[in-house]
Amino acid sequence: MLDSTDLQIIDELTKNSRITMKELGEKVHLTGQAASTRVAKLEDQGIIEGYTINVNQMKMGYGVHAIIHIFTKTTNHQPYLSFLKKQKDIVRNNFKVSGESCYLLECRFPSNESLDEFLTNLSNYVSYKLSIIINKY
Amino acid sequence: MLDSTDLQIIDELTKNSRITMKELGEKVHLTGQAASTRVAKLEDQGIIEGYTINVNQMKMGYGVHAIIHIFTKTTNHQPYLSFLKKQKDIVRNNFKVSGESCYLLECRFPSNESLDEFLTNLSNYVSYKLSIIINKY
DNA sequence: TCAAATCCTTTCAATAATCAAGTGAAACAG
DNA sequence: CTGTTTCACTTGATTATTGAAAGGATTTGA
Repeated sequence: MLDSTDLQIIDELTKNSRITMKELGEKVHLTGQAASTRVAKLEDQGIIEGYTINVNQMKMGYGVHAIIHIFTKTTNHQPYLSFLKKQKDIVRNNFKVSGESCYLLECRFPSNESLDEFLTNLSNYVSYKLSIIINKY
Repeated sequence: MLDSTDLQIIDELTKNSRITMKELGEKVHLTGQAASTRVAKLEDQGIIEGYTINVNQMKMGYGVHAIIHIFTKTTNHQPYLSFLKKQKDIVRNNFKVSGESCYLLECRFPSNESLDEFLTNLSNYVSYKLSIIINKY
């Protein structure tokens, strides 16, 4: 299904998705057109889902990064999930997980104050444990 | 520092980073050249860190997604960190966190078998608790 | 052996990016 | 009030890329 050239293409586009097809072709030893058709095929197959940018969240004013372990009190999760929908600027991921907690919630905050405010509201819906991300390795 | 046009540009590039500067300009009511210089400035400022793709990990054969809570037994974390370096295909993020655990390790595996193997090796370095990601909301 | 399919290259017209020059508005000193 | 500087943007010419069409090489199967 995927040969090594496809994997190389995915690798190169992961590093820089704004590369020209001509350059991409040179990197994987194809013409620009051949590279282009391969990329189109990867899109059609749903392997490449989209093109995006990495934004420096610190510089965007979201310096506080937290993972919040969610323990739902009740069997009905809907109030919690509805609450999250209203916090789209803050919520980056909400994973339903097996293990001790019910969800792992990844969030970004401008400050500890806004984190505090969020947690205050959050506690109306669920119990939680907080992990603040200090660094990335 | 950033006006609403810059935010719009970041928003559009987040949705589709391969858009032409001409199209991007149309979306934010600028010429392609003006959009292009703004994007260059955002890159220089380090706000746009890079251009990348979203890859369907399921289709790439990494269907098992896990968050592993790491509890280091010893004060020297280096053996653990060195171990991770050898597992670049599997490890997606390793966050040093405050809270109960020392690190939150995000990984992708092709199968439960490979997860099992990884955990077996991991237990030589640290204690852990496993959360398997079931879904994303 | 032939036909179809796949994957690639070449060529060329259409389109986009880039560079240089120029416009107009705002800020500011004389 | 005037002249100068700066900034962000536009315009126009040049260069580069993209996309479509045609064709070549290789593989597959009847």
